[in-house]
Amino acid sequence: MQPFGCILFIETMKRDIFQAIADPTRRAIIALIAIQAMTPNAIAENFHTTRQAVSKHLRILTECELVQQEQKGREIYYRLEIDKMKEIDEWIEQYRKIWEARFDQLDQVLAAMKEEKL
Amino acid sequence: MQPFGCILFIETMKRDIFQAIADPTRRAIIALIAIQAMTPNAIAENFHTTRQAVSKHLRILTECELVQQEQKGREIYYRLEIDKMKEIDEWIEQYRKIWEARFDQLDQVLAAMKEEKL
DNA sequence: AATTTTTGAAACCGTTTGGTTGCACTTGCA
DNA sequence: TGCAAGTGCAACCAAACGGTTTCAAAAATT
Repeated sequence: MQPFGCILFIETMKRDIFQAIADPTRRAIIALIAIQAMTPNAIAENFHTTRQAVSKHLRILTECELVQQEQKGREIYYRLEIDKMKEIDEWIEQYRKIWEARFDQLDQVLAAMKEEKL
Repeated sequence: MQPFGCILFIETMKRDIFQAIADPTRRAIIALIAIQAMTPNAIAENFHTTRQAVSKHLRILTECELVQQEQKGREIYYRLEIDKMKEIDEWIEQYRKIWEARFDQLDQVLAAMKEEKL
């Protein structure tokens, strides 16, 4: 990679969303704040880790834009950027097409079997 | 964790499917064999890594049952277990419900605005 | 029977990950 | 103005990851 391009890459680098949801704790955080925006302290109360560890997870989720911050006084509320989840849905979509196609084939087979019985 | 439970856990342990799809190379492998079953050698030809590295990826994909082996002589064909992908779809489903609900709300707002204009 | 092909497993290595502790900064309140 | 609360960041650490090289085993070919 070129030196200048590399610096630019680091600056604008976004974390891979699939890597972000790979960690079970992060998926739990996502599930938590999907209901309502929460502060790091409030989130940490739900896990057996330190607040700082949660903070690091939130950083990763923010880096890939899965989560957005809202400052309210000295508290920071983190909320899920639900639209970003669509990226995962778009990826799975191509495979959904495959299993739906298979299902249709099975449907045709079953229909053919029914036909045969008549 | 208890000592005995732990051993059992290791034995029956299945790799996390989200951790499996976190790696871009593994996602590429999944995309490749979704079209048709392939041997490790054939798969490796598509990447800038050694065959052994691909073999390790296939091991991980097999461990979480995303992939199945079919021995044909001395060749082993790996094929995608498409049904396993539904697990990811089921996970994203709960969030799909949220953004679809939001979309419906927006729909109602737009309808109300239209009403107002009349 | 000897050799080639196809493959997985083991050992090793540098990097990344997820966690902790300690510290610094900002905000709200006495 | 002090002080507590809420937060992020840096340094450090063990474990996991992704890769390579080397080796062993089984099936096909000669």
